[in-house]
Amino acid sequence: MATIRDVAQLAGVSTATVSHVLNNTRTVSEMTRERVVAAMDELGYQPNAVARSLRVNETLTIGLILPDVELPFFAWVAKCIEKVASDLGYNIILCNSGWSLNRELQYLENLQTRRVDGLICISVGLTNEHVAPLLRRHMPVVWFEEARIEGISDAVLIDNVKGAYEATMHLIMQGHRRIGCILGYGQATVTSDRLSGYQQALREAGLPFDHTLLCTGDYEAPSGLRGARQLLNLAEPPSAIFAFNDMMALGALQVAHERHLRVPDQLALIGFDGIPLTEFMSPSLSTVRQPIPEMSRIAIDLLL
Amino acid sequence: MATIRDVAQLAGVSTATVSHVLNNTRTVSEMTRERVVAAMDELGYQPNAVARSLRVNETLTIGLILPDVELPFFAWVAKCIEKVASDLGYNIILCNSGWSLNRELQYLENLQTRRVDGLICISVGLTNEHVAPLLRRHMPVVWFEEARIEGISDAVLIDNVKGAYEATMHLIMQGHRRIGCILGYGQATVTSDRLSGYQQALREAGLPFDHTLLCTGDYEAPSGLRGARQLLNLAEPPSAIFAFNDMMALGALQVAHERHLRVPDQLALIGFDGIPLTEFMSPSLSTVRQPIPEMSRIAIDLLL
DNA sequence: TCGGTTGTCGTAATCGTTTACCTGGCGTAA
DNA sequence: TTACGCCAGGTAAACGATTACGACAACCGA
Repeated sequence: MATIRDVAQLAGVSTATVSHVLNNTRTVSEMTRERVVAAMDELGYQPNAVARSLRVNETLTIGLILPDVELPFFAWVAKCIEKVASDLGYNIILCNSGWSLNRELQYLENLQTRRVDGLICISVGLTNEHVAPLLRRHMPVVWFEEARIEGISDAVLIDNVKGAYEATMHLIMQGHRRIGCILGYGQATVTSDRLSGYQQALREAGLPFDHTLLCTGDYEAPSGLRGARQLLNLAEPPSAIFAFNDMMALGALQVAHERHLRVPDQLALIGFDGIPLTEFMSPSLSTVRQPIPEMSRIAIDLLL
Repeated sequence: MATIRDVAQLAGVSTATVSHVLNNTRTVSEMTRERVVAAMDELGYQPNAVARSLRVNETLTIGLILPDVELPFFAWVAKCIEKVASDLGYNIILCNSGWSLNRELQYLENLQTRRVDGLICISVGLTNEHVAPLLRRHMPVVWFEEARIEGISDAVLIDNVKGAYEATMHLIMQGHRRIGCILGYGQATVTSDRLSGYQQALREAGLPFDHTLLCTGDYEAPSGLRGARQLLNLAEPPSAIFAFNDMMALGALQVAHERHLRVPDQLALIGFDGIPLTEFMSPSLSTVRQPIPEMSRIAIDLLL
């Protein structure tokens, strides 16, 4: 494989000159530039990014840790982040933690030795304590969408309380008085924030908070299905269901079909996230849209 | 940031020794090993994978080019490939081409300069001609799931003809005589292969091939929705629909709900791919399952 | 003639590892 | 005593780029 030295030799110049035509980093006379370029494609020269990274201490690589790319929400995030990163010349290393803190920690190690230029985390278990060593080594970390801890590292978040408040209010405005709720993981702040928003809306509307209207899911579709069944089997079932993400809302939608309930007349449904999948569903699902493309841009901006 | 030299100095040994305890690559007396390890974590030493890669000419990185991670099928593929790669100590660079040949070519360049150890491609436009230079540089490429060209590079494929044949036959066995078909991109071999399988099944069952029963989609859900509407609006509508992937089948399922058709009694549906999403749908969608986890393992095995 | 400026380009150190080759020391058998 | 093998570990040359310095020529004005 041709190196910069080969090119220099063939063009009859020094490696410095080759490097400079490569990077446009000092003036090179038109004549020698042409000779260098000619030598480059005669040899089929491809610069070695590894050597470059070693020298300049920059890998143009960003690590992305997330729980599960297979879930449409995370896939959406991955796509958006990859897009803005690659437009800026950065590559993404995909790290699928499978909701496991252990794997998250492994990736953390791994990405450090790889000297990635930054790290975006949608994490289930990582804390500031875990990433403090990275920050000390000037490896920036930004939390995405879920942040257990703030302070020493950056985070790009939406206001989950407000979003959930608005979703609930939307249902209340349509006359619903008993609104079921399908939650997500208990320990996640997104879950507790959204629950707060839900409660706040009820309070403001003077509606009672009935904990039998809550059931716990895991942000995947089957749990929404189970949850909706459970809620609709209540002696006094809700007339509307607020699922804490779209996939669980889709699960609930299946239950509506099962029971031949027209949506939203006989059962109102609202989700959260605004994944593209919801747009074309029939009847199309109401949802609280997270501005993932914008959040991705901000996350990368924060890193760099 | 501590280097191997710092560790060596603190432990009072040479860098060679440190390197060897790091990699278990020659015998080191227990005493000095302990001193080295102690020095390492006193300094918080993290080996520099960039330097290592430069030296040993191996990056432990694999490029993955695919059209769109947001589509559940590709997300599934990405997850599976990442899993088997990371279990073997490799990282995945995610390259989302957005169905664009131009971006595919950019990534090809980029991954070459990054000296990835291999490349897995689900490509829309790349040909053997494009990857020949990589192969000459000993950078293996394997085509995944879709291969326009075979010969000089490896590919891991399923038998799309057979799969489509079986899907169609399945519907025929249930007594369907008019079977609609929602195709995918015309230029893709997966599309033409699946069409062949469909036709073959019809032929074998002595059923006429009616091209008004075909409509073209793009492997995304809305196109399945449009296609199903079109088919059901025919003077003589089909009693069953074979969608060339699951997402389009989901779109068709929405149409069934729209028109209050019970599935599969009043309208039979079958998809292709077997993405996990289909499993919990209600009524659950029939599909031809692609063994993506196994294919991922094979792809990586072929690379290494 | 001389000093200064501008335009081009080369020399060689450096980034942090790995590893081929070499060096002592020690035990052992002839 | 000598020769030999083994064990533990050190020396220093790569790997392929970037870049701080410096060199040289040409030109200009005083």
